[in-house]
Amino acid sequence: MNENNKLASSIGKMPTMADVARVAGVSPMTVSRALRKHQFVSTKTMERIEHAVDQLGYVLDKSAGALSSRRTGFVAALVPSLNNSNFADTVRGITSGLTQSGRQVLLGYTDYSIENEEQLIEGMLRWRPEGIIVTGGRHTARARKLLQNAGIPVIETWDLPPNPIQNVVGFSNAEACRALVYRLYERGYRKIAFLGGTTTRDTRGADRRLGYQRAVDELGLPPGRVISFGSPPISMQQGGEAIVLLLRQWPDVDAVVCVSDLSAFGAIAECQRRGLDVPDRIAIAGFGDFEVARCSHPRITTVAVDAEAIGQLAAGQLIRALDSKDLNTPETLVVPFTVLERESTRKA
Amino acid sequence: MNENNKLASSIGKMPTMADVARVAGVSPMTVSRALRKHQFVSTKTMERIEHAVDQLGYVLDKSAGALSSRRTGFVAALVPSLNNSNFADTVRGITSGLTQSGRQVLLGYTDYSIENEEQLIEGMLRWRPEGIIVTGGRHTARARKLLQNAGIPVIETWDLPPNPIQNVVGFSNAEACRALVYRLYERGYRKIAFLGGTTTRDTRGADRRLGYQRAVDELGLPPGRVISFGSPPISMQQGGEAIVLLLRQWPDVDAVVCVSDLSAFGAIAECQRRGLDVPDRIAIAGFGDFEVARCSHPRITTVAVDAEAIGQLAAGQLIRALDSKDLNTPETLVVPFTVLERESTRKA
DNA sequence: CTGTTAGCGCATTCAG
DNA sequence: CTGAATGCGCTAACAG
Repeated sequence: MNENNKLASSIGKMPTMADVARVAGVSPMTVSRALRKHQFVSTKTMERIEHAVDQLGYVLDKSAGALSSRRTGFVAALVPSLNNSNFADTVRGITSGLTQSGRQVLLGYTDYSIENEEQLIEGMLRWRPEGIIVTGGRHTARARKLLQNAGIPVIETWDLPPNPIQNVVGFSNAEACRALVYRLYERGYRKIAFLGGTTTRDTRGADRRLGYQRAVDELGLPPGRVISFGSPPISMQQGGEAIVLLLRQWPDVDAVVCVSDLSAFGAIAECQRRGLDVPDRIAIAGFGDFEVARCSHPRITTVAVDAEAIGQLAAGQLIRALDSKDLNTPETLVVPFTVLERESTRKA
Repeated sequence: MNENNKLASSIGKMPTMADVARVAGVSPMTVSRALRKHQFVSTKTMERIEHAVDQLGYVLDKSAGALSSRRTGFVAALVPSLNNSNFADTVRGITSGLTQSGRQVLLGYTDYSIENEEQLIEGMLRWRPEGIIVTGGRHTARARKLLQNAGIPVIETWDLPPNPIQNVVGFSNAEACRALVYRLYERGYRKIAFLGGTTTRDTRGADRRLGYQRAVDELGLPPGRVISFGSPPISMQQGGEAIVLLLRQWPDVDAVVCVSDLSAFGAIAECQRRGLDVPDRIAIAGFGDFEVARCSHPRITTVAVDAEAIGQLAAGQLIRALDSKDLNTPETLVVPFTVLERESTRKA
């Protein structure tokens, strides 16, 4: 009998809990309990079950368990990209927090498109996640509706949406960038430009530009010095190309705020190639506190946000919402940002 | 009756296919067929079903479908990290190839630990993926066993394992690094050092070191100039710290091969900070063709591998294996690498 | 083109 | 501490 089972499993059909139960001489229910370690099973039967599991090479089928218990253990997480971005850190924060609570993260990246996001949300909802974490506060109308109707905790991150769906873990990109411009102003810079992408696909980038413009207005600085170059998120390479255009258009610029550290780095390297000293000829700042900003020469002035903490906080919020089963008291967590002055804007 | 359903669903229970069927006045099976678009359903009933779906806000439950059809549509993919690494590109290649075929990628990162990998493999197997893509050829004994017994296509990437489990998409990191050292030799460098991490956790890094050592032996160069610094993968920052130790220990070194572009970049920036010209005083090369290597000043000599292509090829291989249901003819795909000489090793 | 029957593999619920 | 009955929501297989 046991022989039969072992044979069957080696032929291609995976063994089931019933197979384990038969080999161990107990009921399937006891196996289920033993494997989940929730309920109590005597040490003796436990051992026999473990032995049977080893013998058969049994692996629990969560998808069946999910159907039965109506708890998939999935959490969906959507980020714009994984490449060279702070979002990879956020994902790490999310997964570390969530896997500890025994949940699986279903990861998707939108490539900075809310249309893609809508598709992904719909696709993930089919797997009945217990919660969903998205990036940003801008979504298609249908995506919003899907999220609202899903009946699960929703967390928007990396932004402070004017109209949150439920929970939020973020900060104001506009405020952060505004603070950076103010700091440059304090250091004596007066002809400050902004370098970013061409569209508002990257809503955080767009918000940063808004913050720049607000600061320039408030401070009475010459406005309109905005270079839009390339489809966001703009790369190091594009940062290098854009700074050339910028200097051609406004040769008197004394400081540039870039939409991210990557474009800032590209801009600095291009300046160095052309013999323009940074920061003596021109100061350049970025955003995000990427590693390259900490290690490059000169080190790059930037705005630091703890991307991993955003993920951890989101995970924590989600777990709490799941435990309390209370979707009625959404909370907004504002994470701090810090302007880090470094060598790339050190006035002589 | 319909009213009842709508009410029930708004109370918290999600509508099921049976609800849709009732509202549309058809059988659940017809709804199932309509929603999958596989089989034929008359335009008329199709419309009624679509209407019912909208009305109820119904979302297909794939986890139930998976159990019934015994096809989850999941593919598991494990990478060492997502942060600042080529693996994010590989993941993009994998997902783009796989989502087109209607499959979901379950992503996991091992943090360069084969023990973590084992845990992740076991965890993912519980979701009954239809295939699994792993990074590298080194696994724990139990992990190997799990993979072999899973009865699904297995693909190892980024390496050429001496003992492949099944399919492989990779290249020889040792050969690639060896080729780089040879190129430096051709350019006249004779005192060539290697800069990498302290352990063999990062097996690809360890292989690169092997390739370096082989080349040095073959060329009769002074051997043993290896700096091991920090737990792999070593960062930009660690690259900067390591180059200081290296120059202290072997001041006559004329070229350094770094285990990755990140550490190479950190090393270069540190040299610049200390007034040591790169490449005139010392040449520095990296590995991986990261964007920073293409944009920095000087641009960094490196070995390029198409990380995204690795992912796409792995996805393609997986889909083919799934379609042919033939796990008996594993294939190894060797992807090319290219040594890219750039400014950081340009001899005066 | 559509419906009926049966069951995927497990966990919940209630009994012992 | 253990077992039996029941059903999660869907789809395969067959029948109309």
